[in-house]
Amino acid sequence: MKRPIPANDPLPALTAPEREAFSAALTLDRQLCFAVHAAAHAFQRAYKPLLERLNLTYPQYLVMLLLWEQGPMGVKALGEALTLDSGTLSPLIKRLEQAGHVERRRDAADERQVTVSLTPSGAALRDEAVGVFAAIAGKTGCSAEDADGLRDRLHSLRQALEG
Amino acid sequence: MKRPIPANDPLPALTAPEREAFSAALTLDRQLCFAVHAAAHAFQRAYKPLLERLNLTYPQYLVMLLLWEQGPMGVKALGEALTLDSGTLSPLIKRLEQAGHVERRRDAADERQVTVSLTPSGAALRDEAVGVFAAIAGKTGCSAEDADGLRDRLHSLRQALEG
DNA sequence: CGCAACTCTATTGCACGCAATTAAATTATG
DNA sequence: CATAATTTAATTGCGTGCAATAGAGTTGCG
Repeated sequence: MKRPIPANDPLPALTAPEREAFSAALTLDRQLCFAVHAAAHAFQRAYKPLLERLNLTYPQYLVMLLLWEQGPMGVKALGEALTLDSGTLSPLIKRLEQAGHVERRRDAADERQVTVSLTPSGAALRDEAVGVFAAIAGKTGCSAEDADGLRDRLHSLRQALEG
Repeated sequence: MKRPIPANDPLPALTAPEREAFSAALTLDRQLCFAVHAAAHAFQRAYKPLLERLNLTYPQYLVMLLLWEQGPMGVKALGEALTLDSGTLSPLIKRLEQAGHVERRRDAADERQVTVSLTPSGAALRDEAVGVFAAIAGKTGCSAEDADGLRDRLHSLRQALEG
């Protein structure tokens, strides 16, 4: 039983007018959650053909972003940064290793931990990734300021949903 | 060969200062794509415990939203609205059918098409979904106006990425 | 009519994403 | 010191998401 709370508490009660308003807004196109969901998938689809040249999937690219920035990291730290657990990361990292992008080694001091580090060819991929990012940034049509503003709003939204 | 274009064209060339700017921004936390990705996952995680009571997963909930709003729909129309193909929808709809939420039947006029329609219990789920949506909307901390503004910006972003 | 091209859904194979469990290593506790 | 509790990764099972393919049905064109 590791799950925080199954949240079986009753939902907040609604007045009749509240219920009416929420009911009217319960449409796919009006849902913020779907707009976020669809935008995330649009990003993934836009990245996919470009990342194929680097022999990376989109989630693998996110892991590489962290490694390019931070250097060698443990699986736990990667999981916290990406909100992913070992059930997702373990096989993903093995594929990155098979592709020759990263290496895994057990920490000598604490053998439970696995440190993931870039191979030279994995580190070299960053130069190509800069071009891929520039291409996507161009496609969004957003100025850097717009993108930063939207990013910060989404960050706040995420914080609120996780709280 | 159904894929539109493998996009093997060369990426746009960058001047040295451009490359410098994009390189500096190539960080997980500064990426708009990751902010969108993380917010989408935060929504899914927030919805999950609430949707469990309705015996729905989040993607199944999106299908139900369409059916509640539009009535019986074909698999193709569902796929276009959600940007999903039959490889995802066919098994998903079968699970909805097994759960007793929907029915599938071949169209009499065109036997290639499958029409998905709500069962009475599936239609009745909408009342509970209103409460779930209200709970999530409360959790976001966004006013309806804020949510609508953010939703529209994300819609534009999606359009740009798909164009 | 007859055959080719097209449409629509289903299936297969692979890569996430996550809950639950397992196994190994480390730390805390008596 | 020995054992229990905790930490960390890996594994298993299920539900997407998508490319590629298959297969049945329909349409177009001579």
